[in-house]
Amino acid sequence: MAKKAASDGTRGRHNRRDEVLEAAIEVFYEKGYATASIQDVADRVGVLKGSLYHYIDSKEDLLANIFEGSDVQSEAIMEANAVLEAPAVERLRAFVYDWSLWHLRNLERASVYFSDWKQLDGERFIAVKRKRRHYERFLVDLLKQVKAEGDADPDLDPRYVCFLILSAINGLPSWYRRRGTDSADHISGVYAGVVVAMVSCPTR
Amino acid sequence: MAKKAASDGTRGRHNRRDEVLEAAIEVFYEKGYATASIQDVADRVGVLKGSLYHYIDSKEDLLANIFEGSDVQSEAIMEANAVLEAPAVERLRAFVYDWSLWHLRNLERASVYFSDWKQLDGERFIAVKRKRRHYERFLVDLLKQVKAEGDADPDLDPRYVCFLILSAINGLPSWYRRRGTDSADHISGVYAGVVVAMVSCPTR
Amino acid sequence: MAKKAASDGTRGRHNRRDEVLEAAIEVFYEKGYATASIQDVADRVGVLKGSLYHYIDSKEDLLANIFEGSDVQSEAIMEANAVLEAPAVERLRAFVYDWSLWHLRNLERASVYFSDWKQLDGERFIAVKRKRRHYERFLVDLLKQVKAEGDADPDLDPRYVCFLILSAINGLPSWYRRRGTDSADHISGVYAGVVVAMVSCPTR
Amino acid sequence: MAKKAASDGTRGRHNRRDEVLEAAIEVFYEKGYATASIQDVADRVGVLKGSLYHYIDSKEDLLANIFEGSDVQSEAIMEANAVLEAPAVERLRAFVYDWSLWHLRNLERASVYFSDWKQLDGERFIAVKRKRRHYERFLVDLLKQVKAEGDADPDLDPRYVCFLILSAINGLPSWYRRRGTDSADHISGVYAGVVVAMVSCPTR
DNA sequence: TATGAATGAGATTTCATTCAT
DNA sequence: GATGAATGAAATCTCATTCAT
Repeated sequence: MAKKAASDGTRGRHNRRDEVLEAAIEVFYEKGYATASIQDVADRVGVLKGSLYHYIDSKEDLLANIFEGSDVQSEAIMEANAVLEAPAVERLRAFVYDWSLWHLRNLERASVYFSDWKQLDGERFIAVKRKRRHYERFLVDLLKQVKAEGDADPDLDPRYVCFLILSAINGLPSWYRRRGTDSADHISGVYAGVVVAMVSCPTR
Repeated sequence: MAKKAASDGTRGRHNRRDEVLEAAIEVFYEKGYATASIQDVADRVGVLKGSLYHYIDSKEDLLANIFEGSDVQSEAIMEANAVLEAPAVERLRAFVYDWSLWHLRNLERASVYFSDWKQLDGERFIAVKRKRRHYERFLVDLLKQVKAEGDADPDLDPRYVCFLILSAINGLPSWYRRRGTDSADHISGVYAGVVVAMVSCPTR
Repeated sequence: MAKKAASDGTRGRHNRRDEVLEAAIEVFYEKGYATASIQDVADRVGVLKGSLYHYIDSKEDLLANIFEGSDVQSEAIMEANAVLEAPAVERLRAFVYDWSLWHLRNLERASVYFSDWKQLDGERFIAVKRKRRHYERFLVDLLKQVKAEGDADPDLDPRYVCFLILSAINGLPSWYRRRGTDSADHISGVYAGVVVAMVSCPTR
Repeated sequence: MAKKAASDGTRGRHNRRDEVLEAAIEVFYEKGYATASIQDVADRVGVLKGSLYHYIDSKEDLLANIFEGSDVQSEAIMEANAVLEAPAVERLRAFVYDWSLWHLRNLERASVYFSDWKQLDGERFIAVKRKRRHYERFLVDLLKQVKAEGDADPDLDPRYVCFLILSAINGLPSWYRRRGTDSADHISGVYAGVVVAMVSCPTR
């Protein structure tokens, strides 16, 4: 009894299952889901590969669990943004900033989220696509509001600009190095500023 | 030896080896390089697995050949841009347009180019990274020229904006559908316009 | 906390070890010994896999224990038959009746006894074959006595008829359904009657 | 070309696929389907286990193929019997003889057919049960005809006697040894004679 | 060129069993 | 007694690659 009493309340203390998920994120980031083996994940955790199956049902289930965690986090970012009381253009800036920051702070997770979703099977594959459309609609709506409030170029195409922004942010993990000179905050700020400039200036 | 002597001379005429490359691009696009099997490629070509090895040396060699083809094409785009006699801002517009158009017209090829480069082995892996830095420098230089010519926000960070632009374009194949309402030309034009607006307006 | 200590002393009351054996019989009946897992048995009992090993030494030991129980019961049937004071033909009838009834009343146990004996290891495998020969000899002797007492066809081949009878009874669990219209007693009576008819009539 | 020309017309010449099936029958007979491994089968054939998958889709597919072969053969026996022009009692004798003989001549195949059908998956599992009911109906009908023609005890229960006969024959492979003193024909004759005696004599 | 059988290495997964708590 | 994490061996299956024909 009192099995996990010791680990509770301990700051940053992971349980084993989370350790497995984190290890998998790293491994999948480095090799790609399809190339990475369960053996690789087990090696990283420091157990035999058979032992992993106490925590996961299958390799794909592992991937799905990672996605679920990412979904929760990204959903939170959108929800926090939605309740902001500010002009749409400032909410857009905040969204780009927060979304960029999440990608930079969760480099590996974000990269997997973006790269390996094709590997999910039918059911979950569709769920991810639905999620993705959800993000798009959120951002398209935001852009429309910016236009409605007169802070954007009237000719702005919200749909294509939405894709441009999301893709630009999705690409962050592909070039950002943690040891670089500028902080994640700084880069997020640059991205947010540039995006706001982009939507507000008339297309030339 | 003299493998393709007979079929040459006809421009645009595919020989079997090109057929294999095209089939591989499609298959890798659909499943990802790691997940796709040589069997899948053979099925698409309509030959037996073993027969593929008359045209390729190995699965990875196949991927490398695809990359080489992509490199030639993208190199050509950069070179064509470099010889343009026009203000930097117009060369930027042209580059974004051409580069976007190539991604849209070569959906599968571009997607593989962007997604599966991690799967190349040491030697070629490094070559791709070098190539990538080459693109970056090209675009960073172009952005600096735009600044120097006074057509860009003086505070513009060429490096981060470069990454933003390249990522946005790399992301095109992930959402573009050939059967959509707008043509590839149109979308490329929107991207080019938006990017020019972005760099020329002061960051707010 | 002394879980079922209080319940002992009540005749027919199962202790935990018997529960495990009964659960195993059911599970092995449903899936076959080789296919069934220790996990399946644990699930049926309602404990965790590891806990089973308080009651058994190994999976095969579990199977062996089941066989031992079956042996005791079948031995008892033969012994009860052997002490009957009656003409051989009536002892034959009684044996077929009792043996059939046991198979019908102990459907799962009998089925396992008949199906999974190949899975026992060397030592016990041999023991089961010895046991089996023991039954055969018992029945062959009985048939010989029936012949000697003039109640069977003089041309009857006791060995082959013995096999026929035993196989027919062994097969009972493969088609009998507890919810059928006729009772186990009735079916046993039919079998006994038919067998007596078979041995007593001249082969045509 | 002429790839299999040499093997055609050669009496008893197996192709590799049949070799695999035969090897599997032996191995499954010896160890049981669930206990036997693909490795065991490959060893018997003399190839690596991976090579087996040129001929089969899966282990279960292998079992299913074996069953299909058995179905074809047993169906043929029933059909041959159905067209006999003879009193029902003689057709019964012939059926028991032929069916017994098949079990004795195809010891391992018949044993697998009888023992491992539970291991088939849903679809095929049901198909086998249907087949089995088909046999039962065939034999029950035959017994009814014998009764109708006055050659059987009027009190005979066709259903239970059918089960008794089928079970007895199914059990043949469990005790018959090829090297025994009596031939398969002889034993089949004994079984046929005994069964005819059984049905024709009044139950005592 | 084309075939397809064969290889051999490696992938995912299962599972009986042990053991510290 | 009970737990459940961990083990380690083995099982099924896949697949890039080779090669004789």
